[in-house]
Amino acid sequence: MRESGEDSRSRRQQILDAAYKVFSQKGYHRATIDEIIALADTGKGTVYNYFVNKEQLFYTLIKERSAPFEAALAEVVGGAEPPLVKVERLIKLFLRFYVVNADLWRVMMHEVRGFGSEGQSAFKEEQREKYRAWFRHTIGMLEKVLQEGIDQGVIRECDVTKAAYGLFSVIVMMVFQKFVGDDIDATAKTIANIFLYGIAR
Amino acid sequence: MRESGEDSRSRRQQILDAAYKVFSQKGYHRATIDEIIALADTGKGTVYNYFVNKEQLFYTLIKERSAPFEAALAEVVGGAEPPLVKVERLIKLFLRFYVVNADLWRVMMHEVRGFGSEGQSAFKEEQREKYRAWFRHTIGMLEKVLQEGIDQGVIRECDVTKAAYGLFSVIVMMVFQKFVGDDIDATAKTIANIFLYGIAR
Amino acid sequence: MRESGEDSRSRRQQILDAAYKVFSQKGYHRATIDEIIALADTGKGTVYNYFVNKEQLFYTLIKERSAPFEAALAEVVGGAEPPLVKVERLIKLFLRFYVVNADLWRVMMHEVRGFGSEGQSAFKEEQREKYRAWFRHTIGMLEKVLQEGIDQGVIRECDVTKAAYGLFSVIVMMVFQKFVGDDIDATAKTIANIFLYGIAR
Amino acid sequence: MRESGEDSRSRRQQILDAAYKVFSQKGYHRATIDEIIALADTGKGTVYNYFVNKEQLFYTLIKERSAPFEAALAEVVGGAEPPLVKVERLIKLFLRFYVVNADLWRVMMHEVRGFGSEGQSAFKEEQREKYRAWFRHTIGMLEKVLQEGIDQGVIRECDVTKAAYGLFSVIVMMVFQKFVGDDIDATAKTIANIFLYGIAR
DNA sequence: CATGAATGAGTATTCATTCAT
DNA sequence: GATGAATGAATACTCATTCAT
Repeated sequence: MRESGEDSRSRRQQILDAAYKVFSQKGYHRATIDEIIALADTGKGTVYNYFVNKEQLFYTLIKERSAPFEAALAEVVGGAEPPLVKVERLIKLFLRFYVVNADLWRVMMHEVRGFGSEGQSAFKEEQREKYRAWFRHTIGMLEKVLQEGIDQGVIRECDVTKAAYGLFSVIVMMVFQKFVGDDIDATAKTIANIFLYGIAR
Repeated sequence: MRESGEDSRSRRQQILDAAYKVFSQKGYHRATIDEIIALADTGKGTVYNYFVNKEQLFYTLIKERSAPFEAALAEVVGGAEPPLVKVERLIKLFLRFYVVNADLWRVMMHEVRGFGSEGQSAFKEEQREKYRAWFRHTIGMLEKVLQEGIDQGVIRECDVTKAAYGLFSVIVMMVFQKFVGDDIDATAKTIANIFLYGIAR
Repeated sequence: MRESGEDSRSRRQQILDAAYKVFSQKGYHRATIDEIIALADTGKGTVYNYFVNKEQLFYTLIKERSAPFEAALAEVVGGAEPPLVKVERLIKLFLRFYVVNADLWRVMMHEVRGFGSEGQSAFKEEQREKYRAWFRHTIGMLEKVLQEGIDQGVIRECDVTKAAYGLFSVIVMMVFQKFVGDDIDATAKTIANIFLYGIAR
Repeated sequence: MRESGEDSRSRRQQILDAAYKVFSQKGYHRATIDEIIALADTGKGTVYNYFVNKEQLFYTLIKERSAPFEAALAEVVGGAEPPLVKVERLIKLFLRFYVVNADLWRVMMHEVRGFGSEGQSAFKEEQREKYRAWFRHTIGMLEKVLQEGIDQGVIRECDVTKAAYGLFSVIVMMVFQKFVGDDIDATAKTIANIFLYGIAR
C-alpha cells in the first residue's frame, strides 16, 4: 500500500500523467514501463490492471488529451462566423494545442505515419488506422471551413483536402521548429495571412 | 564465393541497396542487419568491413542519395532565372526527390528531429547535428531564392526562414500523403501558385 | 514457477552459486551468462534483476566470498599472540582460503593484475582499482604483523612490504601448484619455518 | 608489394616483433591480428603463411624469446661454483629475464595456468602442456642447484621442488609488483639472503 | 486491487581464419 | 610468397508482460 488517503488523483491518472511525461521525453520505444511506474510511484502490475499494454496506454493518453481540442474545433466550425475568421480561429486552436502537446504528438506521428503494411511501426495496422482517422477528422475540420469559404465565394476553387493538409503541415512545422513564440495570436495571424494571400507582392 | 560473374554491382553497393530497402520499409530500429545481409546475399562481417556500424551505414545511405539532389538545387539557386521561376523549379526538385526517397527520409527525420538533449533517438547528438545541418542547408536553398525575390521586389517582406520552412513542410506533406500523382510538374505548379498567391479569392 | 517449495536458497543465491562454478571453471571471458542461468535453472532477465551486469555479478561473488576471510585475518592481527605465532596463523588462514577459492581468485587476479592503463582487462580501471585495493589490504595484514615482529626485535629489519608480498606469493604458489595436501597446518608450518629461518643450514 | 629491398628483417621477424608488442600490451584475447599486421605493415594472409594460427604465433614468440635465457640458466647450473653462489646467479638471471619480458610472460601464464580440463584457456590442453613443461624445466634449474646444495650440506633437507617454486614465485612477484629497481643485483642479493637465512633474527 | 519477481525473445558487433588472385 | 575481401559463430543485455501472493 503506497499511499493511504491522498488518493485524490486516482492511480489510473497518476499513471497517465507519468506516461505523458515519459513518452513525451523519450519517445515511444525508449519510454519504459519501469520509468513510468517510478514516476507514478506505483507497481508494475498496476499498470496492467488499468491498461492492456504499453500501446493502449499510449493510445489512451492521446485520446484523453485530444478530446477538449476536438470539442473546441467543432465549436468553431459549427459557429456562425465568416469562413475567413473561422480559418484564423482554427489556426489559433491548432497552434495552442500543438504548442502544449508538441512532444507527445511528434512521438505519435512517427509511430503512425508509416504507410507500408508490415512492421515499420510499433503499432499494429489496426491500431494505426485509429490514429490516422483522428488526423483525418481533425484536418477535416479545416477542410469543412475551406469548403464553406469556397461556397461563399471568399476562397477560390481548389482541392480543399490538399489545402487543408498543407495548412496543417505549416502549423505543425512552425511549432516543431519552435518558430512560435509566446504570442500565438500573432503567429496565427501571419500564417493565415500568407495562407490566404500568398507571399507574392 | 557467393556470386560468379555478376559482380557488376560491388559488394558495398549490394549492401547499400539492401539497406535502402530494409531501412525504408522497417524504419531504423526495426531494420536488422540480419535482414539486410539476407537481402544483399552476403555475410554479416562483410557489412562491418565497409561500414563501421549500423548508424554509419544509414548515414552513408543518406549522403549518397542526397548528393545529386543538392547539386541540382545549387544549380537552380545559382541560375539567372527570375526568383518566381526559381521557386517553382525548386519545388519540382524537392517533389521529385521526396517522391523517390520518401520512405527513407521519413525514417531519417524521425531519428533526427529529436527533441531534448539526451537519448530519445538512436543517434548520438553529434550525429544528429549532421543530419540537421543537411536540412538547414537544403531549406536554406529555398530561403536564398525567397530573399532574392524580396530584394527584387517580387515577393513581399516576410520572415524568409519561416516561409521556407513552411513551403518545405507543404511539399513534404504532399508527398507523404501521396497527394503527388504522376504529374509532378502540375503538383509543383499548384503548390507554387498557392504559396505565392494564397487561396483567397 | 520453476521450483515449488525448495526455495530455501533464494534465486539470488542460486545465481551466485552457479556463477561461482562457471567463473571458476571457465574464467571471466569464457564464462557465459547463458551457462550460468542454465546451471542456476533460471531466466536470463532474472540475473539482470539482481546484478547490473556480468562484471558486477563477478564482483559480488568476490566480495561475499572474501568477507569472512578478511574478518578472520583482522582477528588474528588484532590478537595478543607473539608476532611469530601470528605469522603462522595468518599463513594457515591464507592457505585455507586459497585452497577453497583458488580457481575463482586466479580468474580475478588475471583481470585485475593489469598492466598499462587502457583496456587489456575486461574490467574498467576504476573497477580494477577496487580489486587491487582488496589485495593491498589483505597483504597489508601480513605487513602489520611483520612490522610488529620487527618492533619487538624478533624479526630483523627489512622491507616489510616486499617481505609480505613475497610471503604471499609463496602461499599462493603452493596452492596453485596443488602442493598443499590435506594437512594445511603442516604446510603452513613448513612455509613459516622456511620464511623465518631460510633454507640454508 | 609493400617494400622493395629493405627486407633485412624478414617478414616473419617483422610479424614476431609486432606480435610481441601487441600481445604484451593487450594480452592474448584482446590482441588482434589486425593490430599486429598494422604494426608489422603487412597483409593478413601473410601472417597465416608463416604461422598456422594466433596461438602458434604466440607460442613461437615465447619459444624464441626464452631460448637464450634457458641457455644462460643451463650454463650456470652446469658451472663449478658453489651452490649458494649459483643460487644468487640464477636469481639474477631470472630477474633480468622477467624484468624485460614481464608483460608477455604474464600473458602467457594466464593462458596456461588453468588446471581444469575444458575451456578455461584460449589454448588447447595439449598446447598448454608445452608451456607448463617449459615452466617445469626452468624451475627445474633452481631445483637442481638446491639439491646440489643439500648434497653438499650447505642447504638443509627440504622439499626442493616446493622450495624452488617458492623461490620462483617470489622472484616473479617482485618483478610484477615493480619492486625491482635498476639495481637488479641488489634485489637479487636481498632475495637470496632472505631465502637462505630467513627473516627471523 | 496492488505488487514485483521471474521471464526470454530479440540484436549489434568482433575477429580469427580462409582462399582466390 | 603476399594480399585482403569475405565470412559467420559467438554473446551480453533490455524490457514488455505475466501471475502468484
